[in-house]
Amino acid sequence: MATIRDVAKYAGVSVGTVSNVLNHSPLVRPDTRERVLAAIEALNYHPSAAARSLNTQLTETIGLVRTELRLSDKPSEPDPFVLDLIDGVSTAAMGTGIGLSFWTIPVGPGELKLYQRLVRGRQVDGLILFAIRERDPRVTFLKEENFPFVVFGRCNGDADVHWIDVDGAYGIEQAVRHLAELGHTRIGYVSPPSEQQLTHHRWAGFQRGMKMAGSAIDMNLVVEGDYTERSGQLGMHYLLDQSHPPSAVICNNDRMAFGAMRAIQARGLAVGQDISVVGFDDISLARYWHPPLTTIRQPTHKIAEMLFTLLQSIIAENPAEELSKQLIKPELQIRNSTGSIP
Amino acid sequence: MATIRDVAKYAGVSVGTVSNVLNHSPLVRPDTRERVLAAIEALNYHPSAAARSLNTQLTETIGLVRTELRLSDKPSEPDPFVLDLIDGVSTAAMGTGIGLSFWTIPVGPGELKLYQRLVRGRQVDGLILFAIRERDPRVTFLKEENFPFVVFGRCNGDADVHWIDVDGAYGIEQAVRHLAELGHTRIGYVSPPSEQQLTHHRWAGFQRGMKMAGSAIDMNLVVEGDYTERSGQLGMHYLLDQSHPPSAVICNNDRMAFGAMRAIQARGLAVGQDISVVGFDDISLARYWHPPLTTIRQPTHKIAEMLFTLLQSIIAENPAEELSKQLIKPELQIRNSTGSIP
DNA sequence: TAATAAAATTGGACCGGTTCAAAAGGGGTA
DNA sequence: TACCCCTTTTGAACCGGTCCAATTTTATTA
Repeated sequence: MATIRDVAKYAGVSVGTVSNVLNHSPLVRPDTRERVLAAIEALNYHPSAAARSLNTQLTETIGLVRTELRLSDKPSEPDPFVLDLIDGVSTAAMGTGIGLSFWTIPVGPGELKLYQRLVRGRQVDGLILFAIRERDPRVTFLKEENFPFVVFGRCNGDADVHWIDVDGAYGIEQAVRHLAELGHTRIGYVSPPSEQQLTHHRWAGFQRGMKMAGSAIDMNLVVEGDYTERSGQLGMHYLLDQSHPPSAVICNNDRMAFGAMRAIQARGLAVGQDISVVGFDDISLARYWHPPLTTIRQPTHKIAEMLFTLLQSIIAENPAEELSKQLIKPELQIRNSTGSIP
Repeated sequence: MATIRDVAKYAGVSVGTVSNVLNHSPLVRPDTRERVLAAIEALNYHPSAAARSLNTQLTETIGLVRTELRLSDKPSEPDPFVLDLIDGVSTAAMGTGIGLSFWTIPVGPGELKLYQRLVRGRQVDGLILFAIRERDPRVTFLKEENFPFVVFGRCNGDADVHWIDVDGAYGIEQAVRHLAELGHTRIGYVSPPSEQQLTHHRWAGFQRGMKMAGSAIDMNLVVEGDYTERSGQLGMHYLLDQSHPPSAVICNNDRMAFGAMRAIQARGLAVGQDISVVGFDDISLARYWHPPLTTIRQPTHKIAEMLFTLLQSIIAENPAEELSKQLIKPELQIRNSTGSIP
């Protein structure tokens, strides 16, 4: 495999000059540059990423961390929303030459070990974190290390943490308003896991929405899910078993909404007629569901691109403040899983 | 940031000894090892990935390449099946310390440039390729370079290419048999893009199945799709517009099957009663569809794990031949989108 | 106790780039 | 022609590890 010294010899120049050509330094005389480029071509030379990052301290790679809850011993089903985000970041990175490292890291004691390795071993130039928890130890750690990172989800306590979030409270509020306009007053709520940071915002939105609609929250109609279809299904069955079941339910992601719809249909009830269902995320299959799901849409691609761009700017030590701490307004997509009260 | 020399000084040993401790060499006396480990702990030292890979020529990272067809100027929708595979590989890699680099590379002239950078720049130790095309230039290139890689999809021409594939012909054949048993003789077929390598195998399976069922193939009932819902929808409309429309249709992935179902339902026909639909992949949402989709299941997690393990063995220059060139039998999942002929 | 073998440790060369102070080259002017 | 200044080019030090031949320490044997 050709090295920079081979190229230098072949072109009859010094390694310094070849390096300058590689880094587009304006110091090189045009004809010299041509000669070097010809040598690079002739030897099919490509610089070693490792050697380069050894001096620059940059890897040209950013890391995405997907957490694995590991509720059971078998791996959990992948969440399409997270995968879509990853897809979006990958698309944003395409053509920039920036690589994407993708890690699945189980939550739990000792999880920081892995982040340490990534950070102190300089395996990536920066990190994007999803599924932020309340007082997330990863945020504390990365801040301490002064390592470039961005978070999808709010970190209000920390003024110097860069994050981008969707205004979940607003989204839920819109959903409640929509249901209230259809005449619903008994509205069920399938919450995200309580340790998630977004759970509180969403709940505040629910409270606000219900207050504005003039409806009372019945705590018997509130269950906590874990983002899986199964938990949505179980949660819905629980709600339907109440003495005064709800006429509508808001699920905090689409997968749980799908599960809820199954539960409803399993009892011979019609979704959108007997019981209305609202989801959250608008994953690509939501609109193809039967009936198509009314859901609060998160603009995945936009978010992914913003996260990527923001992180890039932080790595370049010139944070794009206009992107940081942005609350993106989600949009309610009204489809057929919601209807007026029978 | 502490370096290996700092650790050596702190522990009162030489760098060589520290390196030996890091690499679990048995040469180090236990008490020396303890001293070094204590120093590592005290200084919170983590070895630099770049420096290490500069000598070992290994990055401890493997690359996954997802191709982007770029039919339009806006990015195409991510395919859940591919994302599930990526998820599976990531899960397989979890805990091994191996990183995953994820690249989206557009198909087209000049695509090899990017692979060259990955390979000759030693950005990854090996590659996993999906969506193999007939005479795929990437395979040729990687073989020439003698670079470790595995392919999801057959590469029969090349004895020394390691691949793992699903027996698509068998799968399609099972689907045809299932439909034939339900009394269907006019079976439509929505093909994968023709340049894909798997297209031929699947078609052979269709021919074989139809022959065994004693039915003739009507080429008016065959359309080519591009894996998107939309192409399934358009294809189905086309089939239904024929003078003798089919009573059943096999779609070569679930997304196209979903599209086909929409087209059928849009015409007021009932899927599974008026027209039967079979998909391919069994992505996680297929069984939640309405009606639940009969589909040929690819065991994503198993495939992903095999690909990962096989690639690891190739990188270690000790190929797990028993994993290579394996044809995995897919399994028909019979649900409600297929039924006997009316 | 000396000689010898085995175990543990050392330290410098090396991986392949970047960086920058110093040297060389080129052109203009007196 | 000599001198000066600006543009290019050079090459050695450095990034932070691994590797291994040489050396030192420890254990074994005569």
